Amino acid sequence: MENALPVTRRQNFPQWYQTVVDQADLAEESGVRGCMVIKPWGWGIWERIQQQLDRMIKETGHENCYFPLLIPLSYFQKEAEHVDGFAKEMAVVTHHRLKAIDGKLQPDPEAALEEPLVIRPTSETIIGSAMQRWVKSYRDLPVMLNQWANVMRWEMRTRMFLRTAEFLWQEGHTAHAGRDEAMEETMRMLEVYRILAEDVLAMPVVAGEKPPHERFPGADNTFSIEAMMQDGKALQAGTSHYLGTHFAQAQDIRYQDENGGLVHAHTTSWGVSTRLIGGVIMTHGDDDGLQLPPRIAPHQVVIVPMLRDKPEDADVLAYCQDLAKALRQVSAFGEPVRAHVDVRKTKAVNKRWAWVKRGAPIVCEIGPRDVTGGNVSFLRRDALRGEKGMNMQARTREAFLADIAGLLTGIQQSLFDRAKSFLDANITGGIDSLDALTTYFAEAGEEESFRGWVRVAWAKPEGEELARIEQTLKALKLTVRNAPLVQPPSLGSCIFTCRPAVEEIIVGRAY
RNA sequence: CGGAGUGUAGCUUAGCCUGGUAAAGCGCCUGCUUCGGGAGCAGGAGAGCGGAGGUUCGAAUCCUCUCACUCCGACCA
Repeated sequence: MENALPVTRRQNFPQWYQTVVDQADLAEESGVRGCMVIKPWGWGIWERIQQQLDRMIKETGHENCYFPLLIPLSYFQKEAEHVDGFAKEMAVVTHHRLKAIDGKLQPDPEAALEEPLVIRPTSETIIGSAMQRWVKSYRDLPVMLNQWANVMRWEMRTRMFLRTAEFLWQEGHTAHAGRDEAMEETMRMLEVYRILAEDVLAMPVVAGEKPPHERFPGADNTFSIEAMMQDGKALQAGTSHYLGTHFAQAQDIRYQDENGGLVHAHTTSWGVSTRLIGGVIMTHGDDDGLQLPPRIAPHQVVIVPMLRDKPEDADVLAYCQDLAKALRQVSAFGEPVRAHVDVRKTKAVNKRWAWVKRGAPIVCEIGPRDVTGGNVSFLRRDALRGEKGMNMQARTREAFLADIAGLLTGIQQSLFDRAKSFLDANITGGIDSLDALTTYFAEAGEEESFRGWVRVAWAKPEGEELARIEQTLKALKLTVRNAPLVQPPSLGSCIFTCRPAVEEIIVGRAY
């Protein structure tokens, strides 16, 4: 049987990705460069992610708040590194009025803003300015904030979900009395992201520290979770930064400690974005479209009634509605099962394929025969095809209701296990020299160049030496992803400098 | 931001070189047949060719400018 998508992953991965976004009804182009319309199905996924992460953020002691979209340009002036990092991609608001001049609507030259406003690329500066006002005493600390917002970075090259000019995210910002406490917070949120990725998105990741040249502008340490896409490239799926006292110094966030001395606070920031959806697509998608882990599927069970313009249609519909209702009484992952009856008046087969492409974990097809027999016929999205065609299963209604929670947790687990084996199988060790590394990646050629990642030991060089290594890697289109938190018990020597290694790092191609 | 390419009905495309007033398949609507796994036949609706300007009696076709998208590169938490 033919695949549901016109392009396979093997044929052309980037095009396959675009097709999934389109065919799964996730999002579409908006006509504004780098900005996308997120359609209800795509938004539903984001809502599920948001909801579960929001709970975790609150459970770790943070409060939600909201800061403005527009930030005075002068705020960026204060932190040099930060400005350098973002200057090239900031959108700037310069006028506050339009005027028709020669019949053409344009910014009114007489309505130029005295100080231009920047559309936030991230909110460290404006939240820092508030912290400066709020933090006076050690008793005011820690400040633990989070906001759900959109941000804008004028990217040169955009890709749906993976790199859009405007994207949605959550950004956490905290201020602490000391380094240890701030670092602890940084690591705590990195772990929250790991759990979100692995348990909720079923997307295995490697958590670790970014090398110096990949740090967030203005950070002392940047940590990331890195996920492996099915083409072997790495996707930075979340970051957590220890900002030291850089921002506190730039913005004068100081407090009086127990001894009456004035000291700078230590700040952190951390975020994940709609990019996660891109990660889910490239982790779980197949040649029949998207596959959603049940925990983020807007509908976990979709019921497709087989309607034929016959009198028994009414019975079929009633049976389906009743099944949906019964499913909602069952709980899976600690919540009611999300069941949906697709009552649209199109042919059942077409509806089925639509839901397969959208990635609904379980699709039931109910016809008159199921109704009379009291049965449920269904497909598991993670095991669509069997020996002979579609792998349609059947259970009695009671058995289906009894099994549904197990089916959903089983699908969630099988998606994770599959992705985890893929990740483990494609991280290569045993590369102990630069030559070996070069050979490994150069051999691959262009098209079928599936190489995944490698783990190599290095001496964590800095400055000039690091820059040279970066260039060497760049020639192979490689980057250092991170130094995993989980390190091997012993290391050989650095493959770049031959000095004794201090840690092992992940190297690979990346999005 | 540099290189290459694309933009014609909801989708995929033909037409463009050699200007003459838009075509096909899929989808959609209607009817009949079919009906448990991407049905068949017949009829029908639907675009003025990304946008703006120009050349011309006449432009989807030629010229200029612009916008968007795709791929590669550069850049990028």
